[in-house]
Amino acid sequence: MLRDVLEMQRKLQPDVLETLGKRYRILQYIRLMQPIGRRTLATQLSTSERVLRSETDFLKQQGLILIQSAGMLLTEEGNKLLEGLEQTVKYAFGLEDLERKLAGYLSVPKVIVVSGDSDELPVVKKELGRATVQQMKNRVSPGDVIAVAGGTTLASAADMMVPDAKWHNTIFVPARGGLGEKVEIQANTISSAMAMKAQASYRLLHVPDQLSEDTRRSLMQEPGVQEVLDLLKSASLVVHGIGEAKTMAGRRTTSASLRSRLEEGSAVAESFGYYVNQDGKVVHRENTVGLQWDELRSDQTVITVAGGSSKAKAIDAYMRYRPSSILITDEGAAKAILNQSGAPEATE
Amino acid sequence: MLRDVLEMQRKLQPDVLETLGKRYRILQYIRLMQPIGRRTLATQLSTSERVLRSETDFLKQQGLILIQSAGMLLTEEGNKLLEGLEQTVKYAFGLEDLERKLAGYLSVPKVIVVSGDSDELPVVKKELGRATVQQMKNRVSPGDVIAVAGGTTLASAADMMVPDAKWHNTIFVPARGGLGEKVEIQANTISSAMAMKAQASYRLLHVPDQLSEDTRRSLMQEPGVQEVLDLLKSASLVVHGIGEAKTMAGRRTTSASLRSRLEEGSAVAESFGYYVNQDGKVVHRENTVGLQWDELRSDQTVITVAGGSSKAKAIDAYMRYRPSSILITDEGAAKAILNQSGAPEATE
DNA sequence: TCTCTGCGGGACTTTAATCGTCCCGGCGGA
DNA sequence: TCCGCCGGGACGATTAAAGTCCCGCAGAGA
Repeated sequence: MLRDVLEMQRKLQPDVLETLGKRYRILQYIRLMQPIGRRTLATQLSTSERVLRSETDFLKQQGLILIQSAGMLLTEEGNKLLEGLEQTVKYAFGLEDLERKLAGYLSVPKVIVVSGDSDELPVVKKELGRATVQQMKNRVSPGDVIAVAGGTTLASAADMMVPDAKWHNTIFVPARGGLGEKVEIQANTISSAMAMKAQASYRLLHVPDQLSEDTRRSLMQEPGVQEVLDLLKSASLVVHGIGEAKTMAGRRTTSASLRSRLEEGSAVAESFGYYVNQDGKVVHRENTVGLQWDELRSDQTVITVAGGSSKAKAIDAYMRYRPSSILITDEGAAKAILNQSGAPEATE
Repeated sequence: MLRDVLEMQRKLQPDVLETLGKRYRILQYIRLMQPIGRRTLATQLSTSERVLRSETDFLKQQGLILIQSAGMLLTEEGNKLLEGLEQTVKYAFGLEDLERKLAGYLSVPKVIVVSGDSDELPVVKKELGRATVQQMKNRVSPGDVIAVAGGTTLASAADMMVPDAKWHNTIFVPARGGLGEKVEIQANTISSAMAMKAQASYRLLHVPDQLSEDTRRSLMQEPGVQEVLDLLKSASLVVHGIGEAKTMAGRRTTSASLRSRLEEGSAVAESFGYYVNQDGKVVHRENTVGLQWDELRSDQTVITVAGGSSKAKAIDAYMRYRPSSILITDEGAAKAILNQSGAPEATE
């Protein structure tokens, strides 16, 4: 109930909880160290002194703290408020907490965690999609080339795409050729769907898999294909998902020998057609054309999207050893990852 | 539970609920009139088009509305949010609703309603006090003269007074001389207490009641008294409470003949030493020196503070016939007033 | 008793966000 | 076909927030 209201409030005013938490933290610190001076507190909270000052002025006006020459201290009312708001803040910042912990554990610059578990609620996948589109918008500039991989998660991101000035003259390019999957979740389909929804342009990479090596090579020499591959290399934004190795192998037309090879190498994660084991070692690589891991440059933004507690191991295996600028995941996956990592505080 | 959280949130970020309500209203209107254009909606909501535009841009980004060339319409998510937030908003804006209705009914420019009933919870009286101080601060300028009457409500306002630059060189003056009450709630005591808490200066009006007419007249000729009376006339801010006639008569040293006179005239309210009946007619006037009603000028700000459902009739009787710039009351009184006024929608 | 440090708070400048205003091209109904 | 309303872009003005610097004061220590 409270959870729902907070969730809706987050929808209607996203940064409210942020400032709420900021002020809560200030009160917390004051309670902890009272009486404490402005400058000391500012360095403790690693904010500018001026910002903290306007905050404390506000808190004073609300009658929550007293400002004396010896420093600041909580009023009785401030104390009560701090107590009463404890659970609320704990929940409201569970996600931010997860983001911070995950970013540390996986060494990713930025982690976005949406609430829920996409394994349980399909809505959460849409939420992941929306978050993905938003992050893409944050990082893209008009005229950029955007490489998009396949998967069900990215398909929902394509659903959530909306036109925006940011997409002007951008080109959406599939990150890889066909991987023998259903057409709705192929990179070609998704990148073109995104482009159309964004009212941007797109290219297709028509390279079927399961070709003979010779045919494939000659196909790659084709001007149309070559152009797309060049575009792909110039992409400033790469968006991709992560799959569980078993699910992916099942989804694709995979030979029995490959299956056993994956099992032998205990592959857990798949992305871009690469299968990796728990230590991030590549067990197998699908034989398709497109973006290669070792071609990723540091000036490219790589957005990784994957959610659901069932994908926890896959995300962990992939993220710890492969570069990514932004990880977008959900609460279920985030908690599962942190739990299996052995960090006890991740449970609560 | 939810109520508490919202109340605390209001403490930590007062204008949150305001913008929440604004956005909620926008969604409401869109649901009602979809598809609707920006300009049409702006005039409906009587906001600037530009403001509404940034709001709708935001709502669009949050995926709550769709913006098409035909106009704006709700998404499914927006619909759900509107439903889910209904009760929350209803509560959160119960107070604002009351303020608006009261302002209309009593013809007061501004009404502040704090939540709760000071008859039931003593805390609410403090809240009234805080609100009073805040409104005073909004209207005062350094150097102003402030006239303060007596009463328990204003005593709690004095408790809540805090130093501020606004009080520089202000002078607090009691609105009336003694009225035979306990010293803690006399105007003299309260105005001086306020002044000291505000670190401002104050004057006292030492005119005991129950003097012979001759003595009183000669006392008023005294330079010290005369100076205070002159200051009183130059006051730019007048703060006073409203009492129930019966309570006040009981509290003061009142003769039996006066009591019967008040009863005959069916006096319900008392303020400034004036007793008025339900139609605002003056039944009796205490014989003390100080500010008179007919001396109030339109350039003065009159702040009236009174709360508690028991005072509903008194507030009603006073406010409908006497000038006041700001009425500060509580939920209990506000609802009681509107209920007895015969407005059926005030109940819920 | 004197100095010296850290306190709150005032004042001014700079920066960023917001809002007012004006305009354009498109789409649909008359 | 024309006209009115639609969304959306652009730019200057206004205002709020933050950066910066300084001051007087109170209390601890020499």
